[in-house]
Amino acid sequence: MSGPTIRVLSLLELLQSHGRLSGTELAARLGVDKRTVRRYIQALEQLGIPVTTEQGCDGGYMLVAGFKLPPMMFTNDETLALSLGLLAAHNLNLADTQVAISSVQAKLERVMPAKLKSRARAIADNIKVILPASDTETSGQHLAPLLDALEQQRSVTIRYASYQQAPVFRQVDPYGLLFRSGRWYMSGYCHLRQELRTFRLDRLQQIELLQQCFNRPANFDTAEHFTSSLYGMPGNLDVQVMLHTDKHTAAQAMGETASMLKPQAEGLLLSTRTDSCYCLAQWLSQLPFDFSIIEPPELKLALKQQAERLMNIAQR
Amino acid sequence: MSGPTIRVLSLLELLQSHGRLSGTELAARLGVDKRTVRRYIQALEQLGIPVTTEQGCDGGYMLVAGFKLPPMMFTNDETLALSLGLLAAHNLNLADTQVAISSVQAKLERVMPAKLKSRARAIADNIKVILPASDTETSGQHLAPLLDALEQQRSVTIRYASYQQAPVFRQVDPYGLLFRSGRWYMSGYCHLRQELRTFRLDRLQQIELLQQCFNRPANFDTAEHFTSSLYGMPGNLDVQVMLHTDKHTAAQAMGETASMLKPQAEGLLLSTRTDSCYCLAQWLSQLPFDFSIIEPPELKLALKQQAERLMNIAQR
DNA sequence: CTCAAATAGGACAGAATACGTCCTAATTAT
DNA sequence: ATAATTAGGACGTATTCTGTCCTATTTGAG
Repeated sequence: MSGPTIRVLSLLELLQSHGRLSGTELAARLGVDKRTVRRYIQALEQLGIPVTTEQGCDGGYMLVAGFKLPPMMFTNDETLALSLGLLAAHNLNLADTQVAISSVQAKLERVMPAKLKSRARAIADNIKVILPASDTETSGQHLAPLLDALEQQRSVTIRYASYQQAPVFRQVDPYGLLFRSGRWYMSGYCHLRQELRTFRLDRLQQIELLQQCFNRPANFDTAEHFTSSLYGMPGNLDVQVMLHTDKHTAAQAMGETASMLKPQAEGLLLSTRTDSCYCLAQWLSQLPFDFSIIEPPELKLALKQQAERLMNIAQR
Repeated sequence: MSGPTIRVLSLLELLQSHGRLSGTELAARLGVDKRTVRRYIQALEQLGIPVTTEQGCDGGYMLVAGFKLPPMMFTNDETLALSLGLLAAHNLNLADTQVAISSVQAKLERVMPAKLKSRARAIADNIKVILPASDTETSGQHLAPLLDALEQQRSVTIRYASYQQAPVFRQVDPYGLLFRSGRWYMSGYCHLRQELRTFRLDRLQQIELLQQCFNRPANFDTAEHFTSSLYGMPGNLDVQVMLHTDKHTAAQAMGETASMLKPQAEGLLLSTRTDSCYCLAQWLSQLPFDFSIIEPPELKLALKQQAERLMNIAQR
């Protein structure tokens, strides 16, 4: 037994590895007649692995999606990439996926050839991916409805508690999810506030998928919105600070905040709002380049106070 | 055709999903006689998928590692976890694995059932994993020898350029790799300096695997060493700063750096070394709590200069 | 339009395979 | 010792597999 079984699986592997192959090529590789290749194609279909074909010149066979994922054949390099990916995914700390991750790891661990396992073991034991630690695991019951909502572009009702505020029900059109600095966030259109908002998933106390659909804006960029909503958050005072440096230096000192700087003749303009000039002054004082405060005067005062504080410390 | 093929693949799937199953159980699930199950076990062996068995009471069959990875059957949940993992791995920006990641993604994309693909598409399109951006891709030619060295505990010779210094050859026993804040690092024992050191992979200009072996210290923790080596790095000057705050507040302002603070009667002692009082003064000036500089006097001067700089800006 | 190169699938004969049954043998744990 | 498991050869019967042969259809290039 097993001659045909081996050859059918070999066919599957060939088609997985190549976008498309001709019947002649497949017959040569499998050591059978083209008529048999056609039978094997039928066999794959019977296995629930549909194959699409093109007739005529440059015709050939290609795998297409079926109702079920077929057996997957991975090369060693691909398997190691998967190992690394699972290692990284584990750090994302999503409750839903941790079980699945362990399951995949167990499956792979069980059957890996010794050499590959040794390498994968070296990856798992000796490579660490440090992501900012998440205090709390992002609760598993939120992700599935969120993914549904994202996929189907349907609104959700959430019970959400902003920082130091009582929980409020809101209707939101979720546009995207984001993992950043150890936390998961959802960006979307908030019907309560009538504008784009970003929500921390660990503050989500309840979520319910609605029937109502929405249209996500074309080319909505979750990370971009997140950055601007975080640093463009409403505050009492408009702030304008001119940084006398170049974009590269700014990025090194400020990380992603630099993405919101606007190039001007005199340098890079930081335009934002703040509730606390004191906090902003502190943040500004660590910048390793010159800057000028354009607005507001309160910020100049705060920076002066900061300078005085530091002077006192230096003279102790 | 395909009856046996289907059943052999079903057997493989069953064994992948369960640690072990008896022949009786397998026969029932496959709808065949136990004698046939034994033939299918042989078929798997002929496919290069070895199976180990236990005779006697509670006997059964188990998959073991062969010379080649067998066809893998993943559930939908597992596939989505893999998708998320690949998304995260992509952000790690290792040149070697990017090709393999794309390859795996293409393979999965090609055959995923529509529902699963839609969900995976939603993940890829709407979930962003923001890791600190890496300026430069970590060069591909370093990883393979490094993984070899880690796996086989063999020394390497590296040509390495510390910050603003000429490249130097060093012999290193690599203990681990670390991805943190957008960069890849290697921790290991440096024979040139006769102590543990941490190296940035993007500053690695050359690497060569040696025949010489080493013994990695038991329970070596890459991340732990990294943290202490980064903040305990040798410098010209001993630094002691007393922070007049509590541990929790310190952690909020300083992140992981807080782990190296020592509690004292007057507050928390930061004890480190630095080459640049100017940089440290800048860093200190953002702290939102009071502190006192104990050592060195140069740091007090630097802080004074920082205060003067800020005062100038505030008075413009 | 013709031709070449591809896919498609039915039919046939002969070879090969698959299966359950029956049997003997060996290994474990109770 | 017994029960419950794995092991594998042999047999007869039914089924499957294969290459060959053939006709049919689809593409792209000249």
